[in-house]
Amino acid sequence: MRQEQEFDAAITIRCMSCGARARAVCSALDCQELVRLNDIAHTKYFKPGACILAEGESSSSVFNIINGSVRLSRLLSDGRRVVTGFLFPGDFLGLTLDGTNSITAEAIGDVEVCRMERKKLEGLFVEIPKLEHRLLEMTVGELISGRDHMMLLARKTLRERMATFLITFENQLRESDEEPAVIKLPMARADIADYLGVTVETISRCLAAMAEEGLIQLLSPRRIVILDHVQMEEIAEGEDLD
Amino acid sequence: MRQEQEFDAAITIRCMSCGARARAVCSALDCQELVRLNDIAHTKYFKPGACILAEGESSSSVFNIINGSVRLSRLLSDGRRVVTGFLFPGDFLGLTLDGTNSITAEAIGDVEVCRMERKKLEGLFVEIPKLEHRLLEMTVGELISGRDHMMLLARKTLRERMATFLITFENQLRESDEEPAVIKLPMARADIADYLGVTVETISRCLAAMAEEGLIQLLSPRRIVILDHVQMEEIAEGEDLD
DNA sequence: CGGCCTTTTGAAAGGATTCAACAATGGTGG
DNA sequence: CCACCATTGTTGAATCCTTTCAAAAGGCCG
Repeated sequence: MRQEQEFDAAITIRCMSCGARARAVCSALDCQELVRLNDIAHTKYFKPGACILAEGESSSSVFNIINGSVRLSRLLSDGRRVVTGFLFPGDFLGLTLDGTNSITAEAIGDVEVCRMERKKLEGLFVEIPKLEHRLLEMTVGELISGRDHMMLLARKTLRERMATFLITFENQLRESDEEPAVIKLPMARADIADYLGVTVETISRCLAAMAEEGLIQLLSPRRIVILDHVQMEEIAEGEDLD
Repeated sequence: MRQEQEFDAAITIRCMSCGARARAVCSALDCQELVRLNDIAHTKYFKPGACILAEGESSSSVFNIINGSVRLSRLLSDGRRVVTGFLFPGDFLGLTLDGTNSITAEAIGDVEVCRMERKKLEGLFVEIPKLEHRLLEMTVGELISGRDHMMLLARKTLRERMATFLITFENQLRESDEEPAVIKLPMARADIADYLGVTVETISRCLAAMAEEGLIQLLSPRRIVILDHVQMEEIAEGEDLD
């Protein structure tokens, strides 16, 4: 009895110190529920470039991202790729309609996840309805941001896409809390290109032009500083007065 | 008591004769649960072009589409529009994160819906967990088809987009069950253009070219027949050998 | 330090857009 | 019931922007 209490406490503490919890599916849970979720979860690590889920294959696992960035992508038969989004700590991964992954998820850099059996998680829904509530909420959120991205792909100009990307990920990819905020991109130009629906060369040229104009500063290919936030936001929203 | 039974039976029959039920959120429910759902639902009609939900406004209603087609769209400040999708009988509409509509939903042609108070529906989740299960399932489905559409917008060529559109909606928009299947488009060229991320002129030119090649037949601007399904599917998937 | 991969830059080509005009459609009222 | 009008759809020509292909520069790891 005494032993079990200590054990529970230990598990709880593990979640308590989890930096992703505030944003994650578990944010809605109290201590006791957290312990139940812990029973079915364990930590797992992925190396840079590792495949977490492969499009078309079946998987019985679902994941909470604890640390690192994940790239979601889909391929056309001839190799054309779209990056539909990126996942960061707190994001959930792995819901399917029929057990078959609808998308490929790969680690960018080192990734730490909290892995669970999908069946076991679904089993907990009966006991902890909050869990399914929260998951529906998160899925609706993904759906909405997906629509934002459709607007970007269907109607925004190159500059608008780039500005939207930089602003959207600025806080997420910030190196430290100090100003000026350096955006540390974990992903390659090719990932940004496939995310914004253009080519790498176009990305490169656009960033060069923005740097030329003094809108941004390119410390290195993957370290960018936004110099003029106001104008950058105007560009992102298509309100640029040029 | 006797009266109440008859009343319940009448309500159940209303659902029983609903053509949308098989695909809708209510597909998972048994007779008794259907009656409970009926308690909070009522039929409503929208005229062509009528706004069902407006982006940015708040709404306490959610809807099941019973008949007709609905256009989901989003605007940029300067009027650029993206149509993120179309809803057909059985589809659900109205989930939000904070009560504010993330998207505009408008009737294309006459639309019949089954309207509910969001709060009341959420209230039923406790009593009928299947309902929330099904709603999560439908939302995941929307998320996945949204990613398909991102691939289309980001990477597919004009012809591929058009072919994908025609094939995807062929069964949905078919005039009768007979062959050859005539696709009766409820939406205007502008809607298709904003859905495929191109201009109306481009849509018009692409359809004309496809008709020229014998891929399709244009009976009238809104009535199309696919003549070569095999090639059309190849084009849609980017496997065209040309 | 060398080699490989990523990123950048350049020049030419291609495809969708833009702007303009015309044709067709379908709903309305005389 | 038909003619008219406003809306919707089509066609043409020039322009613009991104892509494509090619090559050089830069960065990173062994």
